[in-house]
Amino acid sequence: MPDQPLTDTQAQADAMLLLDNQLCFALYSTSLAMTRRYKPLLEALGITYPQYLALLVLWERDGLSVSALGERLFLDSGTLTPLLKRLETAGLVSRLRAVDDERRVHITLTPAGHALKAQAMNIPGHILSATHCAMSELVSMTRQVQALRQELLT
Amino acid sequence: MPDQPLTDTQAQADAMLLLDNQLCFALYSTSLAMTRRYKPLLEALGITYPQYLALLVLWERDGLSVSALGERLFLDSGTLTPLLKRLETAGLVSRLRAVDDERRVHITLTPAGHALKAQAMNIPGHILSATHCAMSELVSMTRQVQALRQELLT
DNA sequence: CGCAATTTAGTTGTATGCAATAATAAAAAC
DNA sequence: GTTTTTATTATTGCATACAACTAAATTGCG
Repeated sequence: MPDQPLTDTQAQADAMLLLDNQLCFALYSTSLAMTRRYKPLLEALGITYPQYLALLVLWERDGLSVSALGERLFLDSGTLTPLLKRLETAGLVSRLRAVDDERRVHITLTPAGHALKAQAMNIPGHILSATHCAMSELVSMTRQVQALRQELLT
Repeated sequence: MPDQPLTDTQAQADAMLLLDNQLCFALYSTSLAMTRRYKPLLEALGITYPQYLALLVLWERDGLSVSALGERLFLDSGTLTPLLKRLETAGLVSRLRAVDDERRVHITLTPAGHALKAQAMNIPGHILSATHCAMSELVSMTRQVQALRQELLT
């Protein structure tokens, strides 16, 4: 019992519990580090990082419902409703019930919300340079992480 | 003005703003998806994902101060103090002022906290199988994301 | 020694995430 | 056509993250 297979399995399981061997923590801590990098850039625009993500979606396609926005961001109404109300208070979006289906609320960019895109255009460049990575490496990492997300959501 | 260099730069900047081209969102959404995968496994142990991370550190090295724990997890006292109080309430750790330096609070595992490690041993295996990835790919992705974190924190 | 600067935790306030639930509208079933 | 089911958003409660600040202890320096 002391030496061979059980001990090996034990050692393997132990190694998998080491913080720096865990992909989940690499993702978690790097995502937070990324948000911290964005913070000063986004504060200049008066928005937070999750609010920025919502605007990215709306800059691609305006007038989405809350649930459609949630599908793109993988977030639910419990997160999005208060976030969108804050964007509305900031004057960047308007929230309007659909006339044909009153369950739906459509989120539409205000002129100020549209205009903010111009200010945001230089943000990706700032972040890109902070990574000190080649574009090709960033693209490849993005694809890999997206593929992992796909597996985790199924 | 309409056609060549300015338009190309514009198109590039626009492409960089697309949600699905952004590494930051890949990391953000995948980290959240990972946490959702852990949730049912950790609920069985009565802990949350950030609490699990703190325990991972303590299972490696017990008796760390709050700030030492924070350096490992890249979190500050504003996050850790209430989290550790909840772990204390759950009976998994004890928080004790150091006698030689009363500014420090050392976090020590209780017997129940030590015992929980045995229950946690099979968690990485569950997550591993959910990824449908080869171990080698996960190791390589972990290293890449850690390297990115390093750049973002400097 | 005396005291300013630093270190360390804790506290407060804001904004997420997310489960659970409610409320309302639309669709489906009968 | 009424009733049941489903879909959509909103609300509530709990646990992070994190900036800004406080409080207390320690260190360093003259």
